[in-house]
Amino acid sequence: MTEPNYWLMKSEPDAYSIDTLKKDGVTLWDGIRNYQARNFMRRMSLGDKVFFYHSNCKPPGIVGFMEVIDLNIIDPTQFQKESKYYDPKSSQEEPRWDCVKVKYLFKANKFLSLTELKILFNEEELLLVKKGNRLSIIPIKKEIAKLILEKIK
DNA sequence: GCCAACGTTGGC
DNA sequence: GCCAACGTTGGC
Repeated sequence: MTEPNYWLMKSEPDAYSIDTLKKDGVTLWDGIRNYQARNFMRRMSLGDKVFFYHSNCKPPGIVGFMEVIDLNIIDPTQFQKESKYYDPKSSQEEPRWDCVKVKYLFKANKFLSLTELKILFNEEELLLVKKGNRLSIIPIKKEIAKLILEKIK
């Protein structure tokens, strides 16, 4: 049994929140339309652990913990014309977007705000989580992941 | 391939 | 609402 990798995935709570995931139990992390974020999902392994981050809300921060339970799933929303994630450049023969399935593990006992994350994160992680690009999935170093886990348990 | 214009993310 | 930091698009 190899040690899992750790990731952080952002979602706006209005779109999909930790409480919705808790209710659903599992969910497909679809709708990712950024190549770098998609490529991070392709690097995931079964059993990898993921911090659930609420973005674009007050205050932003880590609200829960999940596990990757399925890999390389074609994102169905790219073919759905009525979906806001519809991609006309994608086809059934050559789909562009895929995703992973995640399972709810637990809701953070203590909310970990972005303000607090700034103390833990290195500059690269901070840049990725904080600002300016469409990157909603980032890798988290093991040592830092363990510190975060201690704080949200 | 360059780059200006435009769109999006997301903290503040 | 503002705006920095990206990513994407399209003319050339």
